[in-house]
Amino acid sequence: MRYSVKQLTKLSGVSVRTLHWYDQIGLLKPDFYAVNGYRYYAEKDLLLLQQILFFKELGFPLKEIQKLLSMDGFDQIKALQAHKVFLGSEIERKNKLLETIDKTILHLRGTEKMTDKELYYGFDSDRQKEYEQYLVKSYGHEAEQLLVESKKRTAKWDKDEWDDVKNKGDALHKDLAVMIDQDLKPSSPEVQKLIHAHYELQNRFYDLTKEVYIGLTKLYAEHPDFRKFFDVYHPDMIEFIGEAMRFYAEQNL
Amino acid sequence: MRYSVKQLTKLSGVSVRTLHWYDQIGLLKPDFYAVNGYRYYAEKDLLLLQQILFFKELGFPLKEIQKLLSMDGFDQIKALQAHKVFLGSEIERKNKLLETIDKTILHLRGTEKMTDKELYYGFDSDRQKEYEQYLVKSYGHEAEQLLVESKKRTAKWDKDEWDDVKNKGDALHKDLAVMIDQDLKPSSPEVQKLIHAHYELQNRFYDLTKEVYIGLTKLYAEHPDFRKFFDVYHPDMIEFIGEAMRFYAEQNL
DNA sequence: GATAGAATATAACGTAACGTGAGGATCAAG
DNA sequence: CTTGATCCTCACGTTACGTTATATTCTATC
Repeated sequence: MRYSVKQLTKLSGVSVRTLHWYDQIGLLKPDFYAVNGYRYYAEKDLLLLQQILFFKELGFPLKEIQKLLSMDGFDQIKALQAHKVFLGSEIERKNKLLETIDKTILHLRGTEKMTDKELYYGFDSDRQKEYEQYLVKSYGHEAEQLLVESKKRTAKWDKDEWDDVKNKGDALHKDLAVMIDQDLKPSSPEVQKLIHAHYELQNRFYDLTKEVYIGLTKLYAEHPDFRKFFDVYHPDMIEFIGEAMRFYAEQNL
Repeated sequence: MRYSVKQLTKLSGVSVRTLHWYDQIGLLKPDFYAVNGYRYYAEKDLLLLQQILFFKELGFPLKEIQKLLSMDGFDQIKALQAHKVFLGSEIERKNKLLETIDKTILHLRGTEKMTDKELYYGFDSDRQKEYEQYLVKSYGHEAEQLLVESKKRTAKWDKDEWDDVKNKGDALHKDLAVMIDQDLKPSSPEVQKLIHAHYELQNRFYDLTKEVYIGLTKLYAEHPDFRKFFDVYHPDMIEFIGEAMRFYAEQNL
């Protein structure tokens, strides 16, 4: 049985150009050339081509494949093991790149909106007063008590303590944003671990009961400034953290 | 402050050719050209170059980088997220290749040595007799009893049962070889799970006590035919399986 | 001011593995 | 004999530069 170029392409899936190329570089010569110049391949050439394609699949360059095909099994094994190391390092490198991208996204989201909109949760006294009014209007007396409690506590804080809360909150929200990008669910253990930290952090402001913690999610959802704040970290952050907090409250409080 | 090409290469680590190239494709034009044609760069160009190099690090082609640099943060984030997906699929693909290589190595080791040296443990009656003589010489009466026991049992076996033992043993040794390549320790749970299967398999030949099982490792180590047999699977197999078996015996028997 | 050495320039080829035509034979079928 | 399929040989385009080759120009030293 002899195969024309076209037939071989159908059997192997490669293009005519590729066969020409392999002929040219001496990787796969046809069985013979007809008088008209046409290339004709034999059965063994088909098998050889499949070998070539296999090594190509594994990422070997054609020159390496040339050598590989003339090696015995022992040396092929050595080459394959070396290639494993190579692939391994590429995987490692790419994983690092993924991390770098995550950080960069956070950085972009952060610097973009944060600096030029200079919005920072809870540390702007004018805004603070707005929230308080909103809270009292919406939740009445209970909310007022929470605020009084919060003020009493934070009044004793120095700059370091404020910074600490701010930094921890910031790191926490950034980590949450990464998890959103990773398609983790609000109820997943990784997220819940962060929400636990969030709960502890918020506890430094008020005494958080289950109801109050769930109430916080409502405040977040209803007041546009909170949406803006959370959008800084991730467009889906506000819904995500709300769900995660409600789940946390139901399970643990 | 203005930088000549050389100065910029020192600051950024790229080659002069690269700067020429970036100039040519319009990715990074110098601040101005002097009358003699020399390129001079400004501070902002250095910063831009660093941006370019950063995206290049992440694996973006230069044309993409051109676009990226003219985008706002929002679109850059989208591009980065798309790139994450891309990197992820590459990682996945390469992991599959690693598996394929493992299988291929086993296949090569198998067909190469196994077929043309036609060595198969326990199924060649001439060799079998050699081992028996060796065992009796080395371990005396106890070994002889084991052999008698083994013969009694296997005498009742039909071809299917022999094939079953052979196939399971073969699969097991191949799996062990993969684990060696993965640098797993003989005492690791994955390996020990396989060794457990090995123990059960050997139990079909003799009643394996702790001492006998450990004794087997000595037989493996001392008789060159066993070394050859195990080498078929992996050059380090004999030491590896020996350690794993001794660990297994100490822990479980 | 001559000269050497460093820095600069442009231009062009090489790289890997083909894709994509251009332009021209050859073959089988109607 | 014409059409359409298949075949051939150039030869350029692709990516991101590395690597000469050849020619200027700047800077320092004698």
